[in-house]
Amino acid sequence: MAPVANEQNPLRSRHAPDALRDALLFSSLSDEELACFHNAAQFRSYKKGKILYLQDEPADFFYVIRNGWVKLFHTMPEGEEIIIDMLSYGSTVGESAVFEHGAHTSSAQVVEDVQLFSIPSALLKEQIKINPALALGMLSSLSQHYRKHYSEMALNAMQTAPQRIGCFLLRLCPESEGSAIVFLPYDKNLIAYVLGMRGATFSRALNMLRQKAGIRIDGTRVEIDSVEQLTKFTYGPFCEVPGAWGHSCMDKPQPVQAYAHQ
Amino acid sequence: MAPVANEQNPLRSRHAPDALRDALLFSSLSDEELACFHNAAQFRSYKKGKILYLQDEPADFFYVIRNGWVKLFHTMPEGEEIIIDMLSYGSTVGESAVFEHGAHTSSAQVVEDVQLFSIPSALLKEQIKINPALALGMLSSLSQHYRKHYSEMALNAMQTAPQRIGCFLLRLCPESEGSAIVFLPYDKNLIAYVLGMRGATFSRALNMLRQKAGIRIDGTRVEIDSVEQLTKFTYGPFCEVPGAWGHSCMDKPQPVQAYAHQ
DNA sequence: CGTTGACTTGAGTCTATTCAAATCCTGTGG
DNA sequence: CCACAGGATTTGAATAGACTCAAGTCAACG
Repeated sequence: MAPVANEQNPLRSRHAPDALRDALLFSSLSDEELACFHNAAQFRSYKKGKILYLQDEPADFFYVIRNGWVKLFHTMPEGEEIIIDMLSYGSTVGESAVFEHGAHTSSAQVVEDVQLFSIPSALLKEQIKINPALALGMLSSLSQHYRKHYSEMALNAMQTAPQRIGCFLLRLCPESEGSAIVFLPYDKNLIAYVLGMRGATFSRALNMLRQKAGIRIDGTRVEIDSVEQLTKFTYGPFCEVPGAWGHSCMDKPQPVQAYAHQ
Repeated sequence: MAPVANEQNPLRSRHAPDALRDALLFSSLSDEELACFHNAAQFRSYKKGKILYLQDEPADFFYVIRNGWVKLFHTMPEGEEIIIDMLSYGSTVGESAVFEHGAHTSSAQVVEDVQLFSIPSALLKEQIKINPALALGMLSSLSQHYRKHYSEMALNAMQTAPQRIGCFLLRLCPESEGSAIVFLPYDKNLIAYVLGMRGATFSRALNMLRQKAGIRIDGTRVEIDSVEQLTKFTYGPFCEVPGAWGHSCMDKPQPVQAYAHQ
C-alpha cells in the first residue's frame, strides 16, 4: 500500500549528529550512547502522500524527522480521518509502538516532503532495557510532548476559530515581538482540520484576522504586522494579567521548525 | 493553601497490594520490586474540595488512587479552569513531575472523597534509574494512558453534546450489551465541563438522550434500557461497519471504576 | 486553453452558548 | 420533624459561531 520510497541513502555519519541529537527523545544521551542509533539509522526521503505505516501494522522501525511534516491519524470505518498529531523536525514517529505490543497505534502519512532517519524498533527496545538514561529521557520527552499537546487541545477547545488560528501562527513566529513573516507549513485545508474546523471556516477566520489582528496573507506567506497585536487578539481575555505565562496553563508559544514552503 | 488533611493512617501492609498492584504504573513490577513502594507509602483520606497540590509547586509526593476522584487542571490568569484529566482507582497522580524538573505541571483537586497512597517522588525517581522494568512499565503506562486520552479527545471534537455524553455513559457500563444501571461519578456540572460543554447544555442533552437513546435519569442514577441502542446513538455513523472496533480509532469503551455515589 | 485541485464566498441551518429565572435538593438550626 | 439558606439543576429566549452545500475564483499543468 502506498509504495514509492523515493530515495534511500546509507547514513553518512555526518548526518546523524544534528538531526538525531536534536530529537527530544535522545536529548539526554551522551554521544557514545547515541552512537549505536547512528549506526543503525538509515537516511530516507519520502514525498508528500507517502504512508509511513498504517495502524495495527507491526512496528519494525521508528523514525526521526529531519525535515518536512508527518501526520499521525486514525481512520474511521467509513474512511473519515481523525488527526492525532502533526510532527516535524526533531520529532520521533512511531517509537511508542515499542510499548504497545509492537504494533502501531495510529497511521502516519507524509504531508510535506520529508527527510528522516529510520531506526529499528528492536534496537530502541533493547537499549531502553539496558540504559536507564535513555528510559528516563524517553519518559521525559513523552511526558513533555503530551503535556504540551494536552494544554494546547484543552485551550483550543475554549477558543473561537480565529483565535485557534492565531495560536497556530504564533507558534510559527520565531520572535515574540515586532513584525514577522511566516509561511504556512502545509495545506490550508489540513491546517483547518488540525485546528478542528472546516476549510471554509478557516478561510473566513483568516479574513477576520486580516481585519482585526493586522495580518496579510498571500498564498502560504503570512505577514504579521505586530506579534503583540496578534497575541492580544488571540489570547485576549487570557493574558491581561502581567506575567501570566509563568502561571498559566499555557506554555509560552514555542516556535516550531517552520521551513518555508513557498 | 487549601489545608485540612482529614485522616492519615500509617500504611498497613495489607492495604498496599491491592491498590498499588492495580496501578497501571506498577503493573509490570514483581512483588519484590513493589515492596519498596509499599514501605514508603502512606495511606490517606481526603474530602471533596481538598487541593492535593498546585501547579508549579515542588513535587515531593505522588499518589496512587484507591477510591474517589481527582481532577487535574490548569488555572487561567482570571481564574477560569481548564480541566486536563479526571482520575480514579488505579491511576497515579503527580508522578510525571519527576520528569518535569520536579515541579507539578498542573494542579490537582479532590472532587469526590478519596483514599489514596502517598509516595515520595524521590523514591520513584531513584527506582526508575536502577530498575529498567519500572521505567519500561512507566513508559508503557504513560503511553497507553495518553493515547487513550487523545483518541477520546479527538473523537469528542467530532461529536455533538448528546453523543459525548453517550460515550461517557458507555464508559461507565460494565457490560457492552443488555440493560444497565450506572451512577454519575461526580457533579453534573463537572461532567459537563469535562465533556466540553456547559451545565445547561448537559441538561438539555440528557433530555435528548432520554427520548432518543432510551435512558432514564434520576439524580445521579442512570438507567440504560439497551446498551446497544445507546451505542448506536452515540457512535451512530461511526460503527455501522461490522468489526469496526478492531480497526477504528476507538478503543472499545473501557468501563472505568465507577463506584456508586448515591 | 481546458482541466484539476486548492481556496474563497454566499445563503441558510443548526448547535451550543449566554443570561436569567424557576425549581429542586440537601444539610442545618430550631 | 420542619423551615430555610445556598448550591445544584433545569428551563426559556435570544444570539453567536460554525457547519453544510453549492457556486465561484484562481493558478498551476499538460
